[in-house]
Amino acid sequence: MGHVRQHAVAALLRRLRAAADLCENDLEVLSSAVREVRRVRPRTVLIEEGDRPEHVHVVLDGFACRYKSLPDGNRQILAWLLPGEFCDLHVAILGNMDHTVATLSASTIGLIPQDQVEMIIDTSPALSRALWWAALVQEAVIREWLVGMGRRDAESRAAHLFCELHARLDAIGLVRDGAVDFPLTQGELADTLGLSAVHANRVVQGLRQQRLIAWKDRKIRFERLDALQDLAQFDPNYLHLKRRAVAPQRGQGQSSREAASMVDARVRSL
Amino acid sequence: MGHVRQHAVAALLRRLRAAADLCENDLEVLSSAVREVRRVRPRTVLIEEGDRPEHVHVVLDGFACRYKSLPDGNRQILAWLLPGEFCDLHVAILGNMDHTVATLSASTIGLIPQDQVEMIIDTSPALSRALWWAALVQEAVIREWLVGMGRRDAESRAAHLFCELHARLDAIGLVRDGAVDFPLTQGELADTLGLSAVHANRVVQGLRQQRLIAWKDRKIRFERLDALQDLAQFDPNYLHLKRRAVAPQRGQGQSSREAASMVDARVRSL
DNA sequence: CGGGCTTTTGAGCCAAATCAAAAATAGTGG
DNA sequence: CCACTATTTTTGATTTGGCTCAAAAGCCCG
Repeated sequence: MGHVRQHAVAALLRRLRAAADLCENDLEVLSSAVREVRRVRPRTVLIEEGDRPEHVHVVLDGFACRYKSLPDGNRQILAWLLPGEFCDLHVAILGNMDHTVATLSASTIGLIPQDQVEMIIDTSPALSRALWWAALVQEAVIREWLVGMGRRDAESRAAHLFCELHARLDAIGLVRDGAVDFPLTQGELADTLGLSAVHANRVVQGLRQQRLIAWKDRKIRFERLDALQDLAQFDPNYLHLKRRAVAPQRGQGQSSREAASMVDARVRSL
Repeated sequence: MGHVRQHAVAALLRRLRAAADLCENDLEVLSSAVREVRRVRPRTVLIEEGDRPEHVHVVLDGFACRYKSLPDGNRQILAWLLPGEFCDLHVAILGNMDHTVATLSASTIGLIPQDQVEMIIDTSPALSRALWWAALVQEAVIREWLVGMGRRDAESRAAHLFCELHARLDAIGLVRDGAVDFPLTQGELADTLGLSAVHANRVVQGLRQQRLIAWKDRKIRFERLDALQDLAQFDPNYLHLKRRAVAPQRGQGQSSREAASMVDARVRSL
């Protein structure tokens, strides 16, 4: 059972290791704080507005999101939650949720009991710091989204979002041959960008015609990342990716797989 | 000297007391962590993108804001920082600033050395929790702003922002006779709402004509708060104001002044 | 009293929304 | 595996909220 969990938890460890210096013991503590791992189908609500869940959810595999729905039926997606990201670390402090968290794709979700989080905070300064870091990066991302909503037009906002997606997935070794999994519909992309589904479609077509992205079969390939970053005026500084999570690529497209199994091996060896 | 500082620091204490149960000792610790109090002129940059300041800034009086500027000269304001709010609690963890903080009005800014913050985190669980709370509320506010940018039109976005302003200032006793100080220009309001200055002006005029707000002499009076909240579909839940900071009003418009001096007296008596 | 901000007004334009419907895909049950 | 639905994606036509440009009017302060 430990074996399975450790494999599932690899994304989380990889992400936090990229943020802070964590020792073997920290990794083991974190890993064993994940008391349950759940397979969840796509488009499933994990935590709803007003809830006060008794454990913290962390995405181990797949895509989830935060969103708020308005009375008129519109909704706004507030964050994409990628592998290794916490869904509701804040509930412990704030009391109740002010928004909803749901999966976008089929996902693996880890559950960390509230008391384990408090234990971590009380006993491991390095891990607490890593959790803080994770929360603050999410805040930085949402600030950048706000800039985009307020001051970028639809095309450069979309381009910027795709650049961000690439950077965030690259940092956890989930870019393979310049392509990433992208399980969202255009409607969901529109809810993220604050656009209508129709206009989101036209924007995506524009990016495709400029050969900046190729989106097919729930995968996005970044054909000319530099040109896309140019269009978006993308500066990754706000992501606070202190260093790459995986070793620099030697071979072709296999290195992140190697790095992942390296982490696994390290955990297993404890 | 202690006397002056304690008076200046009242807003901070009031705000955090509203969030968490803090004992007399916590209040004194926090109060004395503010090692320096500075008077700052309006429109002064406090911390710039890329900085790694050695102390944490807290607004004690006046209005400040976070913003990012784009290459095209446009800027987006990301947060209003009201009395009692921290400007850069996150820098300690994230390393460097990814945006700028500047005053909007003439302000009083408190400086808390980095090591004092760390001392607080290490020694007072109640105060740490209060700091966490403060950071997370700022995050909740920015999420709500994102919803507005993505899914509300200019008028209801503006109405919502004014409702929020009222609620946040009311929680720290800064609403007097249904009116609040509002030192921003319409241009700055536009940068907050993601509008052009011209359109922000038209929106404000609309709210005035509906007699929802009266804005004159750097003050906003909320004539029909309920109607404004209606228009904005305002639900204050996201502000996580656990309870009111000041006692319920008995007299007329004097209670917040009373409450403020009460806090001062309490601190002084230590 | 004059020079710089703000605020206000008007006119024209453009990005993105809405409405409507067809075409393409993905599921689902038999 | 196929037929039948439901969902997504795409296209076209039209409308609109908010922008830009331009200029006047009001303020603030030295």
